[in-house]
Amino acid sequence: MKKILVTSALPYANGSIHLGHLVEYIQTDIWVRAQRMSGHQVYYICADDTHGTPVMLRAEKENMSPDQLVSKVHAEHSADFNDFQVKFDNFYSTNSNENKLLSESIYKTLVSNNKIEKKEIEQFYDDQKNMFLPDRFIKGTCPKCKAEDQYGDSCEVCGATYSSTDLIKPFSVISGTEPIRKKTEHYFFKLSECEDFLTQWTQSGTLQKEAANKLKEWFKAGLADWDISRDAPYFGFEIPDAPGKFFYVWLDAPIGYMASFQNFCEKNNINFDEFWSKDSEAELVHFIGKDILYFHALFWPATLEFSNYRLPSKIFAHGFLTVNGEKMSKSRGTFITARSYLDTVKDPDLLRYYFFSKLNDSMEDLDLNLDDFISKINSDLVGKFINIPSRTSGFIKKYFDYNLMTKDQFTSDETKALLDVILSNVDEVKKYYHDREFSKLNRLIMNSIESVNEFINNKEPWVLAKQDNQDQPNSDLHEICSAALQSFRVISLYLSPVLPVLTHKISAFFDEEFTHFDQIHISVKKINQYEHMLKRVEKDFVDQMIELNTVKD
RNA sequence: GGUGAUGUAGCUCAGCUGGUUAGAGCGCAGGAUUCAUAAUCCUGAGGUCGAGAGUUCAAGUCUCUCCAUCACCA
Repeated sequence: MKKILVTSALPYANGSIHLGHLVEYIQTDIWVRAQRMSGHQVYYICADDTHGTPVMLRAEKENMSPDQLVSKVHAEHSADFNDFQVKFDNFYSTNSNENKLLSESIYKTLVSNNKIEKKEIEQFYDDQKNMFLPDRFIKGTCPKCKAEDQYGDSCEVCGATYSSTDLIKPFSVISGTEPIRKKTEHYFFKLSECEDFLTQWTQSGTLQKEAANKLKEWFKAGLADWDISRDAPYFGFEIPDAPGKFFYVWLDAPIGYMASFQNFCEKNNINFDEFWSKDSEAELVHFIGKDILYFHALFWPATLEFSNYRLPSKIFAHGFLTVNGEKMSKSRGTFITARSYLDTVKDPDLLRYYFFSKLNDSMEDLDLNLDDFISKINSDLVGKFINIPSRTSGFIKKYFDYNLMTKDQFTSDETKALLDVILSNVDEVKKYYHDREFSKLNRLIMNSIESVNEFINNKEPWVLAKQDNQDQPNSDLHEICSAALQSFRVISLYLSPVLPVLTHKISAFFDEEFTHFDQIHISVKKINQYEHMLKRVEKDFVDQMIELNTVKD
């Protein structure tokens, strides 16, 4: 039994959860459930990422304090995750006392290890608002193509990148006034000194190959020191012994993983150090989007290494979600919020299954094709999978009073073979789950499902039912329908990490609970009355969902 | 602009270190069947593997050029 601490990236407390976020949470949740079903002890930890300028300004705009905004968003996020069956052991906040103390203590250790230095830099400053401006809060005319209203770091029209100081006619997004240049003292993490350590660590197998390659580019360019401070006003933690200076949000965000876990440990009497001390034997696994690879594969391990904590065991980066082959877009209605899906399509298992059927261990983007979604669900889950009990349980009820034959009672070689093949897949199933090769696993499982339907077609139980003596226990009819249902049960166990809602109903149909893959080795003796467990997806619901998300320009 | 990826049937995707007539699911056409939520099963049509050149006895699989799409640039 392994001990594993798993995290998903912290959602920013500035907006709603959308389907792009859910690719990650669903992938992680499936992985966590599968590891538990394989017998490992797993803690799944997350938190809202609360600090930074965007949250501060958004709160101001909504006439509330940052704390109020943060708790409002936290409630929304919690409900979204819960309704998608993403079950964290702890969903906390980076704006917590635990996080403050940990951030301060890590910072102090970095200082004592001589990894922090002060430098004076020059930044844009909004004179009216009395604050320094991050790049994305400065707009102006592109120095290259002269397109107006472009951000301070790159031009969306011609694609040029430049420094905000190159902008023609720069203005502050907040006040609209022209920013002035002002000197300020900032704190830097000396990342350039960590190059040897990081070069080695990033090529050590913790990362996917593609991710490691991607990082080589950055090493080639040379690592620059990392600015970890921001000037007041800033929503965040004040740096010890540095009045008016705050930790940059990306310093305390990953520490939020630790803080959330610490909070969980205190509530549940778990040993925090067993998971975070330098000599920890537990695994630490981070699921992230490829956009934040830089932070998790460079800053974060460097921070941990030089503040005397353990390092991540694995970092799993995934790609982005596209919808109908294109980037998600508010005007096309494909910036789909989690809530709008729950309000229209409703069943979380369907999206979970769709993502499952397409996910793998690469950083490639994943496309949600809505027509494909509808046909995949209706064909795979309704037409083939749930059709198995639907087409066989009637015979068991009518002729055998809900009693099933168990595996050791089967007499036909064909019947035994049907179930044996499916049972023999268990190691492959576990391996595919572990390796995050979900689409390959999906194909394996669908093959099993098709083999059961094929078996039923060939055996024609509806023909047998009209013959004499087939209503006797252990008849061919009894054996065929029992084999189909025993097979269905095993397949359901395999799918239970993906389809928690549906397989919960299925386990109740068999009068049990699915908690461990080892349960495949027993046969059940009875079923309950079969009721429809899954509805087809109607295109209307998907259309409504798009309508809900369509923002008119 | 720099760097990295991707481009395989109408759609979504498999194709490991190069090796027999390029695969799956959906969709489509035809057939079988009626137990089942118009579900299931069988058969079939559909691809000069982005374009061009090269290496090789042999390339979707290696090399180069070009085109298109996407991401990242702290």
